[in-house]
Amino acid sequence: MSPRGPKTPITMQDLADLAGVTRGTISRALNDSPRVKEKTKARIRDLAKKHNYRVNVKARNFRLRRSGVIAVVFMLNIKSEQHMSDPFFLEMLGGIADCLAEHDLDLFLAHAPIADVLAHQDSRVFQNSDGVIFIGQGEQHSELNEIAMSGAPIVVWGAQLPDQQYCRVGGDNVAGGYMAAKHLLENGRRRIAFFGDVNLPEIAQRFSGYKKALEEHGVKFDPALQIDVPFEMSHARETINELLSSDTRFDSALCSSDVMALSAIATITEFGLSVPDDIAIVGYDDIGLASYGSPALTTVRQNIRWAGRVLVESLLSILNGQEVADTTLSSELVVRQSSGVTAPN
Amino acid sequence: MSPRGPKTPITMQDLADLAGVTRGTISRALNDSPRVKEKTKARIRDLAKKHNYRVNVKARNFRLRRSGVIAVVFMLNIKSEQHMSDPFFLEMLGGIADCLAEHDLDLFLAHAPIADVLAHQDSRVFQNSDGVIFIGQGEQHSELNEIAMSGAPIVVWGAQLPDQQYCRVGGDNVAGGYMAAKHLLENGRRRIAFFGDVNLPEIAQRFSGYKKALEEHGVKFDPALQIDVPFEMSHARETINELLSSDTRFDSALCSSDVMALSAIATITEFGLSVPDDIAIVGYDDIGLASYGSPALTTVRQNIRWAGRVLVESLLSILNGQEVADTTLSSELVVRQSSGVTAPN
DNA sequence: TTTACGAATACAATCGATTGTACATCGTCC
DNA sequence: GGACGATGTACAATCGATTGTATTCGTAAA
Repeated sequence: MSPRGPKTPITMQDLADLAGVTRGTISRALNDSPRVKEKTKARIRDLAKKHNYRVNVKARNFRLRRSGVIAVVFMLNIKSEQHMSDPFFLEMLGGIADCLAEHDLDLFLAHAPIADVLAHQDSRVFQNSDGVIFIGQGEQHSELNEIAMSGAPIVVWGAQLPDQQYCRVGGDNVAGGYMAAKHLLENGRRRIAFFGDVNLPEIAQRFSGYKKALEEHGVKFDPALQIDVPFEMSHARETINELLSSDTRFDSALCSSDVMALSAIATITEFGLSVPDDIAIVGYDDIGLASYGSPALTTVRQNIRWAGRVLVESLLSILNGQEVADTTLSSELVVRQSSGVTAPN
Repeated sequence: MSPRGPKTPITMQDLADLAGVTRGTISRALNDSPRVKEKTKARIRDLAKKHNYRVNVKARNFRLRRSGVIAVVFMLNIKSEQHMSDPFFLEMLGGIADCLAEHDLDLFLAHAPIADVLAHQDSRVFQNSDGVIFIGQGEQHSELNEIAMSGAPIVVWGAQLPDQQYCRVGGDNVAGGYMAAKHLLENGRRRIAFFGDVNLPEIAQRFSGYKKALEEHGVKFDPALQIDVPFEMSHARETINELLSSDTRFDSALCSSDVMALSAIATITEFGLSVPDDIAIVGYDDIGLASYGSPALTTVRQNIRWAGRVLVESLLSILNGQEVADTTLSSELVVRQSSGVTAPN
């Protein structure tokens, strides 16, 4: 009803006319350039506020040849719907989004198939953004190397790999796998399954930590206990069901994510076994559901939100032309009571 | 190593020079204008492909005075971290993102406090986007009305409310609440708690459906059974714990989301009661965890991904200058076996 | 009073595309 | 052979800001 909402927003030229100066001076004043007298600046700022002036972001970005957007690409080897439903993703995204907002940057969520993204670097992902954050390396280590060497500003969440040409941020996967396995071993477990796809670099490192713990405790590793359990819930349940129905016996399992751990608990329970009495489960990530779920989950905590911040800050440094070192964030084991591991029956 | 990655991408003028025509012709040719001869178009297209030309999106958007971005704002009355962790959010976001991608639009995720977003419509959210999708109405119905009347293109996921001036898409909350309550009643439950904040429009409608079912079954509504359980997990558990420790007795509960239902199950189980024997739980939304969790959750399904698509399509129609009607998506009750409601002990 | 100099501002090119209008070319008809 | 439509291109303004360079102004020194 009320005649609010001017359809055509006020432009910098309008403001210049109002102030009796030129666009250039307005621009400098609003950007706090030393070339404009303080008094003039103040006058212009007031006028801008009074007329509710906002710079046209599209015009500015065009002029500055930037987009003000950072793209985030998720790189698991499964379809995008499936990652998206993992709370790990969300928490990481939250950390990234918060940090980007503080720097006045927008977030572009890429949901195209990974292959497409990497195939032509001229895709929307690169065209539309000032930089790209990759979550996970998938099996695309060499492609990421190529992209980085082509000069595109990127950072990658993942494992430290040989010949790595890009800036990486990641958790301490070897230590994580080690801690988790050690915890189970110290509670008397001996047949510890490892649930996860060791073709993924991060998982492979956890796997090596797991084997190291076994070795230290004089437990021989049984290859039958390493199972390529997919991240996605329904597929995970199928795979675990098959395992339960097979000849392979195990008294505990180290899962590659909390969601996988929750699937495992559900599957095992439905199978008629008890968690943790018959089979103890340890997760990875420490997502919110892990602590509030039933039973609460023992898991390896990665500070995911903080990781998101580190990714952003690293990328911004790169955009600033600085050399940026890799970062490895430490992990810790979170032992929760109600799924506390007890000696097997 | 290899000399890949031209630092300065080819511009339309370059292409024009190469083709021996002017920018204008190139532009028209690539946009398939009838004003350019087919043969010329083909030649230009080939040349563009050969030189790997891409239009500069920033320049085009600037010229067309659009951003190519749709903003999504979440509107619950709790801090953003907390919504973000609800899988309901993610699935909706997934649907929206997929649909936007099909229309070659980007997604901007607003995570600023709601009050800020609404207070000055000149915020980033409105400045940077061609349209805004609000998820939930919170208690801001009138603010949303104002925004819509100011001419800003918006769509809102939520309940149908009186005097509504904006385009709305939502589930059938009255029917949802009704179905859920009826299900419990038909399974012999009589003391059915309602967990949710009835100040939120959607919840209020479910609540009215719930009361309608009670009435039809001749069960008197006890106000003590309506509890303002927050959406966020840890707070939900506190609230439910208090209820369990109080004098109020109940044999079942209708929750406002699946996450809340999962919290309830965990809390009740830890309290020493059995779900569903002592207390039956019904959720809302049918998120992925609901079906794969343990125990599987009986819940009211909203087709969230599809809802996301409808929101986007509606917004695009509005941007196209069309009048768009409200949409109410039907809900259905999903009864799952392992939490199947049985007669109380 | 003139000169010189520094501070403050005006001027104008520029970013890369879109699009209305003007011009050129060609075949056709009288 | 010249006028006349069509058709296909070229020309140039435009979107809204940033920024290097030129210009003006005021003031202090000569």
